[in-house]
Amino acid sequence: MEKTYNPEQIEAKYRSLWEDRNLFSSDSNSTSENAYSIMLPPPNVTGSLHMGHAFQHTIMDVLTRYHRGKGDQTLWQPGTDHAGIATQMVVERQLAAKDITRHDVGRDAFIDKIWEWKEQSGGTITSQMRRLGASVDWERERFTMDEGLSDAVKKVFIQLYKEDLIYRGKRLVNWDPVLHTAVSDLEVISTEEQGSLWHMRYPITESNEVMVVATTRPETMLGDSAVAVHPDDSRYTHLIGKTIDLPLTNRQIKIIADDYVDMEFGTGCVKITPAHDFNDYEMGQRHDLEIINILTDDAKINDTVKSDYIGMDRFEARKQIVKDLNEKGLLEKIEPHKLMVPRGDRTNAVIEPYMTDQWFVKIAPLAEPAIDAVKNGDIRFVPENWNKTYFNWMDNIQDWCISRQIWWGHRIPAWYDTNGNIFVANSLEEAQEQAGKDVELTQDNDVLDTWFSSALWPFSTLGWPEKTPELSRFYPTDVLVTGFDIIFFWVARMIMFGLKFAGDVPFKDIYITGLIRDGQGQKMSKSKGNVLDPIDLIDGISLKDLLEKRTQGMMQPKMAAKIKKQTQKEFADGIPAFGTDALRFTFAALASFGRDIKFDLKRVEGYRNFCNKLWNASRFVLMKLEGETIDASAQISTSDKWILSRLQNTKTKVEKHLNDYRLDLMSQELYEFVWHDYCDWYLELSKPLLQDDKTKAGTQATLIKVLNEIVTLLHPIVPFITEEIFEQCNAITGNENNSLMTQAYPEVEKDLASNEAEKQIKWLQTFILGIRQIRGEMNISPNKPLSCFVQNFSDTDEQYLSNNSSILSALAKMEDIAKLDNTVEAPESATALVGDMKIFIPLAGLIDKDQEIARLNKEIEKLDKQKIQFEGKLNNEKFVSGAPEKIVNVERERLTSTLSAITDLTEQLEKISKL
RNA sequence: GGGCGCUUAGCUCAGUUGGUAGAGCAUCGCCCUUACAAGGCGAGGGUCACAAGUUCAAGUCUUGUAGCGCCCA
Repeated sequence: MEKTYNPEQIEAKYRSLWEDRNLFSSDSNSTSENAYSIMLPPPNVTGSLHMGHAFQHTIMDVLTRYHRGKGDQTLWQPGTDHAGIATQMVVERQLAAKDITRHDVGRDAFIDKIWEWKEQSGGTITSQMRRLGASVDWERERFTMDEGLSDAVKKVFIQLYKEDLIYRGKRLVNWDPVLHTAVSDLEVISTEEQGSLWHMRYPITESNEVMVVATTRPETMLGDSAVAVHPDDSRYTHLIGKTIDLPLTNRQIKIIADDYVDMEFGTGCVKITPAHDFNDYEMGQRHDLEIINILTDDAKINDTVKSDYIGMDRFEARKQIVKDLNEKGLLEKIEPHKLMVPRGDRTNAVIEPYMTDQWFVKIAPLAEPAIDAVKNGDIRFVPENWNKTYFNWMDNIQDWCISRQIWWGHRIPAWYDTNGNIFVANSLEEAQEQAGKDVELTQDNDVLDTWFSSALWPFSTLGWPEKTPELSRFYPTDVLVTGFDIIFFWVARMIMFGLKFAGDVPFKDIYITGLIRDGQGQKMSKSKGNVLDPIDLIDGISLKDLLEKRTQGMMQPKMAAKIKKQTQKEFADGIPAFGTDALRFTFAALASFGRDIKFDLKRVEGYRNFCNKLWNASRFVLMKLEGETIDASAQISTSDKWILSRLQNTKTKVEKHLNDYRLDLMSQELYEFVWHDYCDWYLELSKPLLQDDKTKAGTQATLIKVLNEIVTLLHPIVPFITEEIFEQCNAITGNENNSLMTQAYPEVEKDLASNEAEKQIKWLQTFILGIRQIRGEMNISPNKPLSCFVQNFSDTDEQYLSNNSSILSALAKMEDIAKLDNTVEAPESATALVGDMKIFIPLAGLIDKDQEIARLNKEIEKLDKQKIQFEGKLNNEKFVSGAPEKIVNVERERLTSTLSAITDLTEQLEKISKL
């Protein structure tokens, strides 16, 4: 074995080997009784994996590899989605660099260009996934625009349309004026921004009175249909029913009363613009107000209303309107005002509520069974409290606008004749049949929201609507691993469509992971320049390259400077190469519930060290076994029994934690076992045992057995290093199995649990720790051999002493252990206790008397504190009578042993002090 | 305004039917002992945000308060 752990080399080797041997295939274990499947939430095909992906992929891979090891037929379904808007934007930007638009190119040619781009960039994600060791079934990789998946989309659309669950209508939608498309509520991010509240004077018709109306968007006044006040607002009661001469237009609008109006806000008068505000739209419906659209697709003022502002951009018009009002004396005041501004999550453009023809899914009938599925436990959120978020949204769910005015995506399978009649069909031919031979048809220009196809992912990837064997074998899937941010976007919609079309829930568990944040707890984002590329943690990156990566393509130079400074501070020396396994272990270790994760490089470093530890422990084992024949049936020592017993305990816990999705506890359990039980104790114990012919064979067998199980247990988390160690072990053991990936996950062997061995080794550890503590505190070199006396020993103590003399001499560097009769006075010594047995290490020039006094005092003080605690409880009549007897007895035992320790140490203290 | 969550060692976090508060990192000693200095051995460090309640017993359950965060309106 190589002297140092070199992740780069190992990873490269197995990445190709696993795939060459087709070990990720969902065909393996096909005769198994159980199937296990996970759908990868398809990432954006032209994107790249961020830390959140890497985190979730690690979790899914651990689950997948574990179930594969358990013998289940296991499918982890990979693929990507076409990310309509995002992808189209990328290609449009490429065109823009050449000063052309998609309209110059034309629809078909433009789509060809996107496919080209997809082919070129789509490999990023898959290669990143390979670097991470994701054991997805690559042969089954799917893309939402694949033929089969597109057919599924059409079929679903047509059926929903036939059932009146899809309709087309003119509605107010969120309009992105840069993209010229509707976007869903979820694609609009509202954040608080500093704006103004303009107070405008609206003159009452044929009166000297004015109403002062406050607004954050004065330009929308051109489309006002009314002014509303609260019916109980005595200031305005007399005006209700009168009209206003709407300034800058030649229109008169009504003054109406509606209790939606907040009397406290602004002046208590609200201008109502039904075509440009969702609340106003509602009110418009209630009061039958005119809907006046004043904007064009790119948010310029249109010519519906005769004004001087036609053709102006909305914000330019705003300025001009304010100016003009002011000149007419119609501007009361301008107040600074914080308001929620809706912006498109892709373009960051201010979104306009805008009247357009769109396609909608009538959601209520679909939502109901989806709510029930969670209520009745067919689907379980993990952690459970996310179901509240789910219910909250589902209970208030709105119809889903599924049409997008872009070109990249599934084109809506609807055709129109010249009279506007709609024919929804699988193809033009079918539509033509519906419409009649000679009717001229044109297809709807819009495409479907990407999430429409993503919602079918769990079954469309398995071949639905065909009744494929995969569908019956793997659907419903076992668990969905994803972030809370797409519960609404995607999770809920998959449940609705899964129930409706595949006849069952799409998954049984939904594991909602935390969000990966940066070291300061900030959300990672490109614009903040604090993103980490998982690959950079694997391969390492210099500060220079990291700076370049983080600032490249920045819109604002100011931000770039800030990002530079921050990055230089946080990663002064760049990022060292930690390797995939270390990164994966870190993700697993951080995967606890209900909490976001502040990503700390120090943790990765720690787990890299763990890999190194494992590597070196393996080296030790292999060195000790080289050229030897392993006798698996050799008699084993107490130390062997002990580590095997600990191993069973570990396996039991690992199994439990994994089934609870507690990967953090699982990895912690394994970390502790490997480092502290196996390396710190067992490997050390094995050193003297290997020297002795009586114990050598058993120790060798146990060393390799435990190591083999360790790598198998760890394999789902750290597949590369364990595979390499496994292969090296095979050379020794002659195991024919050539990949750890096909090795069965270790089962608990109950008969290997041994209380007696655990008790004896505990005794041994207490003995050794006592000696080490004295050495440590007295500054006695660990190399210096010591002699000691023992006194007040039991038969068991005697037996343990004789069993373990060679171990004690090796691990505690004890030269001689002499038994001292209770009646004999020990020489002046440092003292340690093993239960009732006393260990004396004669001072004899080695040990400083004052130091030992101080040490004993400290120890006694500690015990005294405990004594007070235990006594307090036991002196409490209510405790003794109220608490279960078992608990009371535990306290009694604790008190007894504490008291006896205090007595022993105090006695020793007095003796030493007298000298 | 409605909902959800968080507050435990200097830092990052565990703490599973309530029963002596834990880990990693950092810190301080001592060790280059042939598996590992990416290491070994030892040590120090916490009125579990605050207050009240339930209980023999509260980090854990209930209520309230404060601070922080997220989601929805």
